[in-house]
Amino acid sequence: MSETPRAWLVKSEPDVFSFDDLMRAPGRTTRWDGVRNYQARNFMRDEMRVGDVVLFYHSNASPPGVAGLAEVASEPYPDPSQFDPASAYHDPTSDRSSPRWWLVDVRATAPLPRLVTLTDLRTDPVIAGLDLPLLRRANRLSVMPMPGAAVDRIVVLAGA
DNA sequence: GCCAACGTTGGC
DNA sequence: GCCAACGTTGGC
Repeated sequence: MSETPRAWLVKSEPDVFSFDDLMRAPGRTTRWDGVRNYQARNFMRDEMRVGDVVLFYHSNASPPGVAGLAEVASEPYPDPSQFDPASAYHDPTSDRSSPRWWLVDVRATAPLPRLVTLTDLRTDPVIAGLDLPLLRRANRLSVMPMPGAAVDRIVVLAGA
């Protein structure tokens, strides 16, 4: 049996860090740092592996939606910002010998030909059958799993 | 800017 | 362990 590659969705506010910003980053890669939610951390620390597909979602945007495709570009490792007193993500209670917060690197693969908006997702019959965590009420998770079928469908909806 | 929903904190 | 208060998220 071959292992099905996992797929994920990560959120970013485009005013802070957009998919275009990731495309322009050195190596089109960035540390997905600053995640301070245990469930999101667990996905990164325990389940993400190099090569997993990542959908890059623009939250707090007009309109919100999936802007591009990326991939997991590193194994999980401790988020350095938790130990940096100058960082907004500094966590003085995290122990270096047992770091609390973990992350992976994320590398841009390709922009989608057009943004697949939250409305697109909510109104698509194929997506509707998939019960995406993203579409649940008041969902606030910043890193979440996505079924492969949803990734395929989003690429279709983007007109690729 | 508003506000509902949610996670975290801390007093008890 | 309970739960009220608080801060944050994120769509609108």
